[in-house]
This record gives sequence, C-alpha cells and structure tokens, in this order.
Amino acid sequence: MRDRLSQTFAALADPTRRAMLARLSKGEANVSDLARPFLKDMSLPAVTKHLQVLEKAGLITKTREAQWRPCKLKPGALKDVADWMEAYRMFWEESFDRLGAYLETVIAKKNAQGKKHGRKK
Amino acid sequence: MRDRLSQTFAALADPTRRAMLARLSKGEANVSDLARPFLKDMSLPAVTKHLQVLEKAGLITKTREAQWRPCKLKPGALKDVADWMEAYRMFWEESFDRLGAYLETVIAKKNAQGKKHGRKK
DNA sequence: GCTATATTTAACTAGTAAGTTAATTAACCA
DNA sequence: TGGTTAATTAACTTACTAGTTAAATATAGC
Repeated sequence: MRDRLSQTFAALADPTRRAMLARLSKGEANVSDLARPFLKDMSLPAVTKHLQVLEKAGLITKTREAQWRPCKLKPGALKDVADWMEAYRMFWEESFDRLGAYLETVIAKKNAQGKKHGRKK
Repeated sequence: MRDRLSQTFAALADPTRRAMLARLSKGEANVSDLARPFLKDMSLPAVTKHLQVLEKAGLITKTREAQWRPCKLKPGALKDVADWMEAYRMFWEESFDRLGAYLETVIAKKNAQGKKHGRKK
C-alpha cells in the first residue's frame, strides 16, 4: 500500500486511533495523555505504535518539549480524504432537493477558492 | 476490527477497491466489467475478493442476473464516513472566513434535516 | 552522578490480508 | 448432453498488523 490516501484510510481503520484523533481535536496532548484511556486495554508501546501510524499517515504531528512529545492534529491528510469523498457526496445526499442545495454550496466553495487561495486540483 | 466504521475505512484503504468504487459511481457494472482494468495486474479471484471486502463493508451491493453479478454503490457506509469526517471539517477548512461559511452550511443542514427526514445523531 | 518520569526501540508472536493456481458451481445456448 | 461464459471456492503462500515484554534513551531535578 504505497499511496498516501490508502495509508490515511488504513490509519483511520482502527477505533483506538480514531479515539486518539478525537482527543486531539479538543487540543494538543502528549503521549501519556493520549495513552491514559487505553492503558487498561493495551501497553504503552502499543500506544506509541498507534501514534506512529497516525504520524506516518500525515494525520498528526509530534514535537519535542523536554521529555514530553506533544501531538496535534495535522489537517492535510483529512483534507485529502474529504476531497476524495466529495466525488461520492451525491450518492449519500439522498433527497433530490438536498442535491440542489449541495450543488449551490459546491459552486460557492469553488468561487471562494478562486478568489482567495490558489488550491491544488 | 469488529466495528463497521473501521471495516469501511479498511475497505477504502486500497487503490484497487477505490478504483472499483469510482467505476461504480458511473453506474452499475458486473464483476467482469469491474475486473477488466485490473486483469493485467491480478487474477479474477483476487477481484472477487476485493468485491467481497467492499460488500462486507457495506459499500456495494451485488445482485444476481443470469450468470452475471451486477454491482452497485451502496451509499450508507460512505455516509457514515462523511458523518465521522464532519467532526474534523473545521481543521481542514483552514481559513477563518471559510469557517464562518461552514458554520452557516451546518446550520442550514441541521434545519433541513429537522424539517424533512428524521436522521440519527 | 543518581533517580524518577516520559517515551521509544528491539525482538518476538499470533492473527489477518492480499495474492496465487486449480477446481467448482451456475446459467445459457446449440 | 456438452460446451462456453461468469463467477466463486479451496488451499496455500507471503507479508503485514497489532499486540506483547524487556531493555534502552532522553530529560529534569536534586
């Protein structure tokens, strides 16, 4: 599984790792903060490994601060997932009138992008 | 990996399977249609297995029609992914004014849901 | 320097995933 | 009935994943 998007999806395919992301969505946390809810179920090295998976997938960044390793969400990879998902939105936005509303938001988004930031794709 | 969302993410963590979904987003297709682009790279049983993964993850449905097995996208699982993603949208919608626009669409969506369909969560 | 705290690395095991080839099932057609 | 097409199942191999325990590294504070 060499491609980045596959790596990201694989990282998300685990409830422990998703719980860690959920925790990080509330704010920065170091490894032992993130480990705390799971230490009944698994060892600390297991937590370290999960964090390495998240980091390699580009979902978090880990920095150094004394003996702690503060982690935070890194949005890029999630954005890639969101962009991929976008192609399928019409399939889950089931009602027809919602589809119309959806198309409007897409157009609004495109315009906003064109004006302010040059984004890839 | 017992939970459904993990199963869905795992199914999406493979470029072959995502390509199959992309094909199905253009319309129904049977197994050999879906296999065609990959038969240089893998055997037909491998394709069958990929489709089984997608089916078990709730991403496609397979029906019977004579000796063919027409497949089509099943949006439910993708919707679950989208719902999960929603909690993180603010992290990848990086610019502050976009965040404002995002909040408006969330409110609009909430209202639309309340009026028309009773959805979970 | 010594010790406690935070985290990672090493070495290993068990289970799962993705692929293979060969054989099998199922439906159609002549 | 026999052949052809479509798809799956069986049995197996290889590689990866998630976890383990034990040992190592790094930093802070006395």
